[in-house]
Amino acid sequence: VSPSDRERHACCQAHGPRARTATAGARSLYGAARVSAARAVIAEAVVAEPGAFTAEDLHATPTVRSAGVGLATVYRALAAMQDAGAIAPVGERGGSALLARCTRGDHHHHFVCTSCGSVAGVDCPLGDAARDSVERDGRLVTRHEITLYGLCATCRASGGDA
Amino acid sequence: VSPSDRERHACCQAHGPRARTATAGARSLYGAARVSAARAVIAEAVVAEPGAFTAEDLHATPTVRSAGVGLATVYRALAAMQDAGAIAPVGERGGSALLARCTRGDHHHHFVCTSCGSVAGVDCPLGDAARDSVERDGRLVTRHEITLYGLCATCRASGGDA
DNA sequence: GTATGTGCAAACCTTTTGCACCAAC
DNA sequence: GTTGGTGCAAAAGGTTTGCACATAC
Repeated sequence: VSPSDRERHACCQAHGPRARTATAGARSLYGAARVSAARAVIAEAVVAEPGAFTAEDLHATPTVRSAGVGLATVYRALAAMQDAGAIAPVGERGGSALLARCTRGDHHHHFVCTSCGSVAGVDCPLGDAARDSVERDGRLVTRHEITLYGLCATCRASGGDA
Repeated sequence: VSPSDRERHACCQAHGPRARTATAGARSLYGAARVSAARAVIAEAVVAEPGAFTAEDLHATPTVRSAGVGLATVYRALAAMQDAGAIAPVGERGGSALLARCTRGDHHHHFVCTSCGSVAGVDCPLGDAARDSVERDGRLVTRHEITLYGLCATCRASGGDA
C-alpha cells in the first residue's frame, strides 16, 4: 500500500534555504516534494484544521473547494505529507482514514478525542521493560502502532457530548 | 496449528449442555450466535490458520471453497467471531483487514511477524504511569489500540526472509 | 528543459446489503 | 414456528490511476 516511508514520525526535518512566502510555510509539510498552488492551499487547510480530519473533510473546506482542487489531488498531497512525516493516520471514521497533523518531531503517538476529534501527541508508553518482555522469546520488535482514544478535558467537562 | 486447543476465549460464556459435535467446537468462536454448517467450516479454517489472515484468505481455503461457502458469508461469520471476541483485527495487508485468533481471554494486544504472519498475544504495555500521564491534563482514556510488528524468533533466526 | 503535480473521470477492490430461501434453536 | 444464517449478485464507497496538460525547480 505504502511503498515509501509513509509511516514514520519525522515531522520536522531541516528546512531548505528559502524566503518565507505563502508556499514557504507549507514547504515543511511536504518535505522535499514540490509545492504547487494546490498543495499550498491544502497545507493551509490542514494547518487550520483543529483536530483529526479525513481527505473528504479537507476537500469540503471552503478554502480548498473554492480553489477548484480535485479530490485526487488532496489524496496525493496527503500522501506526500505523510511521506514527509507531517501528518499521521490516527484511526478511521465512517470507513475513511482519519489523519492528524504531527506537531512534534520526536517519537510519539496520539490521543484522539472521540467527541470533538481533537488530537494530542503523547509520549510513547512502550518502555524497555515491556519491549524486553516481548523480545524475550527471541522476537524482534521493529515497529509498533499505538493510539489512545477518549475524551479531551473540554469534552469531559461538558459531559462528553460537546 | 493443533486443532484441539480451543480453551479459554474471551467470549467463553457457559456452554449449554450439548454433546461434543463438530459444531460444538466452533460454538465458542461464535459466542451466543447460531452455528450453521457454513460457520462450522469457517471456524475450522480459522483454527487451522497459523497466524494472521484476511477474509479472502479463508475463502480461498480448500476447506471453505469446497464447501461452496460464499465470501459474504465469510465476512458475516468473521463479524460474529469478532463480536464474540474470538478474533481481533491486527492490521492490514494489501488493503484487506488482517485478523487473528485471540487465544487468551484477558486484556492483551498482538505481536505480528511481518515475515510469516504469525501472531502472539502480548501483555498490555500501558501502565498506570503512562495512563496517568495522558490523563493529567483532564483527559479520560476510554480505549486504546496497540499492535507490535517485527520478526518472530523463527524468522529472525532464518534471516527474516522466511 | 525536465521531472513532478493537477484535474477529471473511470477503474479498483474490499466490504456491505437486498432478497428469496433454508436451517438452527 | 420464529429468528437468524446463506448464497448470489449488485451496490456502496473510499482510494487509486491513466491521460493530457500545466508548472515548480
